[in-house]
Amino acid sequence: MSATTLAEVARKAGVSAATASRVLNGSARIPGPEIAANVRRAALELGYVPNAQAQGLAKSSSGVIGLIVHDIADPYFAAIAHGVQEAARERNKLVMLATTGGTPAEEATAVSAFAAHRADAIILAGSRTTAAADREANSTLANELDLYCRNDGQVAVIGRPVGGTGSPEHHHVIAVPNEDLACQLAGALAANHRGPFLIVAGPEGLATSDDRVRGFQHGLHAAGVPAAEVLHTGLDRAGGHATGAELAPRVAAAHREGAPVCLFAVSDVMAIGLVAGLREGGVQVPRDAAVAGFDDIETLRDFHPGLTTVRLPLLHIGRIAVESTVALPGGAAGAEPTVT
Amino acid sequence: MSATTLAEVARKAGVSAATASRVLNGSARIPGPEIAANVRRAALELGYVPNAQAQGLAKSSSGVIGLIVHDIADPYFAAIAHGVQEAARERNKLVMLATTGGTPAEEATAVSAFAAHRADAIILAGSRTTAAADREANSTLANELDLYCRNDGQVAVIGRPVGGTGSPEHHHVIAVPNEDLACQLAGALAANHRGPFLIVAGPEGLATSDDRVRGFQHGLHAAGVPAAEVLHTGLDRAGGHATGAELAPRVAAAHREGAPVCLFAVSDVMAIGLVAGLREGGVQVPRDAAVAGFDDIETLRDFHPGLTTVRLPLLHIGRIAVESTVALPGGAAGAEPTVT
DNA sequence: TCTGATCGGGAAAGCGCATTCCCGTTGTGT
DNA sequence: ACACAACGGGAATGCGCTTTCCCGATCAGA
Repeated sequence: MSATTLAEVARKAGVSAATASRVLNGSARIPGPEIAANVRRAALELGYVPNAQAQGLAKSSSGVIGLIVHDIADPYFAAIAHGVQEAARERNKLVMLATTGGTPAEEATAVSAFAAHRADAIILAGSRTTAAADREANSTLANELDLYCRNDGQVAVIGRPVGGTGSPEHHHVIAVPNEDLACQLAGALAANHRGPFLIVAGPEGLATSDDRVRGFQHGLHAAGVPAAEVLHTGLDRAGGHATGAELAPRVAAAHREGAPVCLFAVSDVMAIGLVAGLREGGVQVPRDAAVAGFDDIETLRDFHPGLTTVRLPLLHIGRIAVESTVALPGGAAGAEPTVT
Repeated sequence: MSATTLAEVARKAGVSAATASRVLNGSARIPGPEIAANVRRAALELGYVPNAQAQGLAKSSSGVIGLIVHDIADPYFAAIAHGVQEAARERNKLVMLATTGGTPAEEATAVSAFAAHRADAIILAGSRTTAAADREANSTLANELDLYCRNDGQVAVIGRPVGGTGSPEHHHVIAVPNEDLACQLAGALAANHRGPFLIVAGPEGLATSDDRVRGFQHGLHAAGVPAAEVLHTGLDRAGGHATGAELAPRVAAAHREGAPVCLFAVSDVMAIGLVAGLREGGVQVPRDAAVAGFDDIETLRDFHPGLTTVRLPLLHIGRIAVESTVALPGGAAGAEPTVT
């Protein structure tokens, strides 16, 4: 048995499809209360569920927001997704999710799929990459986004804009103060720490990682501390863990020599892995070395020893991404908000 | 400027819409290579993006899987979502996400919305509740699910089935061995611990929590240990934290008296909060008390001191939910798999 | 009482695509 | 050389809904 249609409801209620439609979706013209009640009752009895696809086709608006993340299991993205979801619900929108593992090629595919579904907006979370190997895929992504925008789609990018895209009125950038905050963090750490600094960064070319590294070095420089050595690895727990294991002997030695190292992992998730790796290598944190992270992930806040970290309002960032692209049910679209 | 349609592509390629359609979506009938190339080129030049809504309407299949969770920021659900997303992509499906905060009423709304979008399947993750206050909402949810199933929808419920639903051939239950595993956990703990046991559970009536409590008590009983006292609180970090703070003096006293308490939090996230709360109350874990969790959340694995916990293959569970409801692109649907 | 505005409802034309039929063309078998 | 099958393509219909346009009936105003 197939789903009941509006026409069937209309027939049962003894009215035309037009009237039934007007009753069942709060159009501008509200039919008489008597008839309305009839229609509603018929709909209920028949178990009518409007076909959103048909509605979307007719109204050319799907009520869907597309969200693209690297990995939904990463608490960083999960937090953003949470914010997006909240804001979406306030707007009676559904969220479509795509996880890409961070590759621009997959991101382009996701954009295309969302565009096909005529998503009202697409939110692109997750760091852009400037690595040479991704040049081509990045340009594909830019094209796909442009195409979507030309068809009146709204896109919000969290962090850095996608290179090579036009139509700025459709393309919102939610700036994340990675560089500034990393700079401040470096300053704060430099004030309390005398030993050498070491940065555990993500892959070279990952904008978020690069920004944080740059900001951190800046902060060190401003504090009169020599630049930190930078180690590149995966931007996840595994990357931090591997680096921790590798670094353990060196860190232990530095501690013995009275010049304990201060490690800055560019994300909390990495920092957690890093601490675990160090611990397995016999290094105790914070006794033997200081470790700082970035993001202030809620689930990781109870970690002990507590991580020095920087708070990023991820939930809020997710909300803002929605706010800047989709108007509230009965109001004007907000201006271009930024994270401060 | 609105999106280009198939008809426009067809016109530009000098063919009929039918032919263009056949070329652009790999139908059974493949037009001649010459024409096909023309159509493809025209589509590319025009930046044609098929309208998935229209396709869905015509084919009555949307290519969307609906996922309903309590809170996507909770790593438990994030892990499941990850698995769902993976399996969905293998099937060329998109995932629609709804977060409900765990209330059956919201869940019913979400089911309804997914049904409206003609989702090919709906996956309901997150504990069912048997609390009296939710009676009505639960039955609404059951009705909504039934209605969806009657319209040929597939639904997978992770954990306990929704009470009062019919059409079993459309309604898959992904069993999670909460009770068994909790029982085993209790046995293992009882072997190493002499002091009294205490269970920090979620709200009364939450199936997952109740199951784990029951299993745990069972395990204790089997080991000849007196039943544990059960404390009910929120099934999240905050609930665990509050309970930890509250319990701290008592736990400390027990430790002083030489009968340290063993605490079982029914989820890892709660356990983390619990440990933090205890610590703030001056209790050191595991020196003063033992704490065990449940789920083996990946992000929390590096927690120190390490949590005694039980592994739940969440990612796999997510995958299975998809597998049991949606067939692989070119294959038969799998049988009803279960988590073991 | 008559006219014109208004309201309540129906008929019909799409929205963009898949797909069933149908027809003209080309290739095979006898 | 003829009949017939197979194939490649187009016209038309329908998916379920929204929305304009239209028309009859009711109401207010003069």
